[in-house]
Amino acid sequence: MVTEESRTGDRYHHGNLRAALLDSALEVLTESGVAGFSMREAARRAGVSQSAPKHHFGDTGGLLGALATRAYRQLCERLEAVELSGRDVRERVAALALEYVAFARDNRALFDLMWRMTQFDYNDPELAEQKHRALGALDRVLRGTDAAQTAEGAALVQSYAVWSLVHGYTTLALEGAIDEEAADPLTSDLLPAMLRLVDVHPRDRR
Amino acid sequence: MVTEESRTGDRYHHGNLRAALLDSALEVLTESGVAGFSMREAARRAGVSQSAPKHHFGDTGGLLGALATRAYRQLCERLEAVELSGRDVRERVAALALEYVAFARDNRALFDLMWRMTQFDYNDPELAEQKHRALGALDRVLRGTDAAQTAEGAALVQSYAVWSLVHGYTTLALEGAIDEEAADPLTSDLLPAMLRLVDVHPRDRR
DNA sequence: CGGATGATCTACTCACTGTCAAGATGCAGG
DNA sequence: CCTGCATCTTGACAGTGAGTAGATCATCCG
Repeated sequence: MVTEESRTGDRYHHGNLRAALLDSALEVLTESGVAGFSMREAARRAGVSQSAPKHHFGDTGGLLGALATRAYRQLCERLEAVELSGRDVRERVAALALEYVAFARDNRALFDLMWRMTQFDYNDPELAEQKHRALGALDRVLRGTDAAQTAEGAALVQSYAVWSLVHGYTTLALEGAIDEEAADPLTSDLLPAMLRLVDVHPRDRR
Repeated sequence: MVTEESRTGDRYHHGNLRAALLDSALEVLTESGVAGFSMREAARRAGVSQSAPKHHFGDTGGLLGALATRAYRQLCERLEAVELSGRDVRERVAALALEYVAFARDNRALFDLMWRMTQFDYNDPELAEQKHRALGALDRVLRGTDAAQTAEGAALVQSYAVWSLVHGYTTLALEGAIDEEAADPLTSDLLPAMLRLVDVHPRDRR
């Protein structure tokens, strides 16, 4: 899980503290969740003093913000990787949706954090950019096949609709609000079934 | 905002502490959000010692859980109040959706809390029941007009789809992820437009 | 080569939090 | 009256985020 092991002997200067802190922070976040997160604990696991993170991240919000930004980037990459799978628009949208849910399931605490950054007064322009980028893949898929046939505004509404549905399902499922197959939202056919109800490209309707 | 003013003189026994604590806790939660919530502060505002809440709520999770349960009840009542408005299914669903968003906007911190209770190890059966009840109104509306024509499973999928979409839109909008009319999601036509994309009752399609 | 500068990290402190144990208070029923 | 019990207070402890001052070290410049 650790991207680049710290490999610091016992030198005074860690050398790679920022990356090491991000790793240990992710570990703590995964174990204890957003509510139970502790910056001191993250520092402790990185083998460094309690106030070492300050220089790199400022405060807790800064550390979690950096973590969230990295997570957004990973999510975007995963979405863009499956963007071209499937034969038609519906299959591609479904693939994106399942990848979205899979990411959330594999990184629960991280996914929680990503949509809670306003609580930490952290507004990094890059985080906002990545958040926006997340919609990009979906947007491209929806416009892809029948770009000429779909009006600009309509495509945006479609994107937001699909995103809202998938995001809502994901959060509700992870919270345990949807009892069907709560164990693993991926194996359930619920999400594809819901997506079939959405008019993804009216012009191409069979 | 206070539902039943405490009206305690300076007696040793407050007399109505549970209700007073719920009120002051709601106040603190509204001001500081879930992350910045403090049980001590809530007790302070109720004019009572720091460990007085313990006897009534146990720990912080218990206090927030009681608050969330009350909030779920209020949400359900608001939803059930508009359940019968509108002429057809589409209008009723839209009314429910707007009421859902309105509740979230009017009670931001509370709405945040409602979907974060798993973080506090609080699993009250009544909370789960109210959470389930929230889907009831929507379910009734969807089955209402053409109950005979809609299969059991299909109706459930419709309910979850609408709920997921509305819930997703609400959380995304409150988080600032949807930039359209972010100021007030209610005045935007985005939500109704998205709902129009959902096949709410296929048999009745015009 | 050596000293100075700035980045990085530590040690210490402070106010605050949640939670617990022990005791004070007062209501209600015997 | 007085006794049991729910209620509330006091005091304490460990843990947290955050700030300040100082230690350590790499690097650059003379």
